Amino acid sequence: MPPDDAHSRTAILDAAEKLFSTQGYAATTIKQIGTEAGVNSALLYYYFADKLTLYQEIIRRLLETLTRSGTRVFDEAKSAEEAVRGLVSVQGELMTSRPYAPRLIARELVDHEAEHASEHISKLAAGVFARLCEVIRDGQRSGIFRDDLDPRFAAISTISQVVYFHIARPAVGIVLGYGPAGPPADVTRTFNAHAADYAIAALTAPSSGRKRTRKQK
Amino acid sequence: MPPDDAHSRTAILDAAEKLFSTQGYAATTIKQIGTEAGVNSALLYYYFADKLTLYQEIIRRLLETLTRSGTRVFDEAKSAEEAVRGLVSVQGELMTSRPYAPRLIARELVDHEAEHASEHISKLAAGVFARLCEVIRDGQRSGIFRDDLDPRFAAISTISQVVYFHIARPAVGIVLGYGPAGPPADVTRTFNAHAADYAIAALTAPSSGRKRTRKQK
DNA sequence: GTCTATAGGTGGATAGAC
DNA sequence: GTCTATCCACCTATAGAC
Repeated sequence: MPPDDAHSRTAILDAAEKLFSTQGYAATTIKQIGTEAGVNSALLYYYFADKLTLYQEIIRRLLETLTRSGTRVFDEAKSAEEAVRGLVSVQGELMTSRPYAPRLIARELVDHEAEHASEHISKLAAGVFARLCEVIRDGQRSGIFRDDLDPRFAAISTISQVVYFHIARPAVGIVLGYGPAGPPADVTRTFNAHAADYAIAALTAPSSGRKRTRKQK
Repeated sequence: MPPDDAHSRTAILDAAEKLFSTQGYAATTIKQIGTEAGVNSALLYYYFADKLTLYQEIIRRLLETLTRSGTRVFDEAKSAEEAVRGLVSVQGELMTSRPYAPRLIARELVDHEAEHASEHISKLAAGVFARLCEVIRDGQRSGIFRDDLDPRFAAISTISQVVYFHIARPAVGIVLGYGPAGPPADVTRTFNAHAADYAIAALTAPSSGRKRTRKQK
């Protein structure tokens, strides 16, 4: 993949990423992509085998970024709390900086069994997920996290907040009073911070008793 | 809407609900719906004006159920904790009992600006959301809930768990080791219970200090 | 109410000139 | 590398028989 050799190629990729994420795969036409990219739609078939291949290339590109920054957080974190906060924060940054990413991911999550089932997204995400589970388990063993929550479920709950906020962005915008365009950037950032607080509040062991051994299942 | 006058009508509605939620609106064809419903595809145009109208009718039907059971929870709840637990639990039951509902909702959330933007979903959901915010605020005032969380954000975080679990069902299935078909029913039920615990753990005021007045923003 | 047949339109993909 | 022109399959929607 040369840096900028084929300018049209990236133009097509960017245009397609935008259209696929806002309209969905089936609803997006080859001609729309061509127009949005400023090239003839037939050119698409010079760079990509077909519509589906183009789509999968976009998913692949996105996933690489996602997992890279995800694993980095865990490598650098010094404590369980730091890891949890770091992951939530990175999630938030990524969703905010790449506005089309959340929807594309959302569609993949929903569409999994359907046509272009890219198992990659789940498989790779599983890596980050497994590490989050470990971190939570460690926190429970060392006593800083409450141990009456299933670590895997707690991981899902923790991750869900930021992802949901961005997937449901239009709806969230409406319930918060900003309209269907979604909340402004500063509110989004504030929520990202909140999500980390909420997660830590849920995970942290109650400071009173300190001794609870009931383990789920 | 007579009880069971037009048998074919409901057959079409059910078939369409299934197909739209699994494949999406654009990817689903009129002929598929006809076949799935066991009637000729042209019959669809006898009962519904066009494809979009049929789709919107399905959304409407689903939303009615959703908001009805949502508001009932708040009417019956005797305490803040009971209301939060009740809502999470009702969310879970509904998602479990109507297996196609979560995806349909997910698609609507993501698609909002796109073609069939049904503002209904957000508007009606806003009613339930507003009441959840009130409940959390009440809990904060009475001291049983920690008051350093923004009630609106806390409401979003609380709701997000169950919705995300069901939207991302295939991915969740994979990371939990059950494959892309999703986790079995008992695991789903266990998660629903967990989600309530997680939310209460996050919301409940730390039993130690009991006196914190820092308010977000 | 339910079907057959088909009109009318659009979308993905290819051939081939430049 | 990029474009024009076009083929073919398929999809929505309608007309009209039963």
